Amino acid sequence: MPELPEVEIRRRYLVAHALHRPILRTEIADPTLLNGASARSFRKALAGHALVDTFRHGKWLFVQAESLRWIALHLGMTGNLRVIETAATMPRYVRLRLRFRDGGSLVFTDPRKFGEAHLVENVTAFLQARKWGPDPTLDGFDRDAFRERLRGRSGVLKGILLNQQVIAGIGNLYADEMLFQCGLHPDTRASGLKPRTFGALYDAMMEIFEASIAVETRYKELPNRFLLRHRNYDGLCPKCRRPLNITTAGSRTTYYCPTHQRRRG
DNA sequence: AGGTCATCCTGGAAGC
DNA sequence: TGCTTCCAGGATGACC
Repeated sequence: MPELPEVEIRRRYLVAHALHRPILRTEIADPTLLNGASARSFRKALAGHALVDTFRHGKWLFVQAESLRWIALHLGMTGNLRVIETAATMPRYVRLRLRFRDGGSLVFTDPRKFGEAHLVENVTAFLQARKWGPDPTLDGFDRDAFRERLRGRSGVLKGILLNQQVIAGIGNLYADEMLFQCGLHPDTRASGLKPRTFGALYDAMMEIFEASIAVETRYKELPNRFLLRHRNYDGLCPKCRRPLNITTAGSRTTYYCPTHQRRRG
């Protein structure tokens, strides 16, 4: 599902296909996408303006119009963005459509409607209001910063990694990957972990983000050693070829190898 | 404060 | 075949 790498790939897609095309009008097929915001203000901020800039923080994607207003997009579980050139290729489940003057359109599709769109003046204030934690791929975030964010927390690792207020961008699948690469059981408590272990988690996080972005999140193209390639119902551990365990941790479906991810502490 | 659960939603898979 | 049930997942908020 869309986590940091997936959102980053879509951001790059927008840069390549959606910028500098003046918007003719905005069609909001499903107003609930706006979470109570006025459709009128939305249209007004976009009409006649092209999109000119993008920004991503965790799973939030921001697109700036010439009016200087930003659209904040969250893909939820099933949200996606596509630029289409002719109506003949219009996908299903379109919730929002920006019609360009040149005949093309940027469409936001979302079968399950967990996605969100907001009109934002100040991106930083928007993120602060939601208390979102730092994006680990942005400047200045290193091992020490990572350790600092996790230090002093008493919960289980999986739950902490999924908490967007701690670190923004890690979702269920990538949290499982990080724990697998570090040989940590999902129920491991964060308190009492050695600094070295935090460092290993940071390295695993950066490695999987980088690898996943490199293959444009087509997990099948990842090296075999990544759990993401094997994270399915009858998946086998890429290290020992024994069946993976499926359990619940942090109230989410969790895959792990009972051999390499031992419970500690 | 942390953990669990319900909630939003609906396509698709599984079960009967 | 066709119906019903369940599940998935991101984020938030209620509750213990």
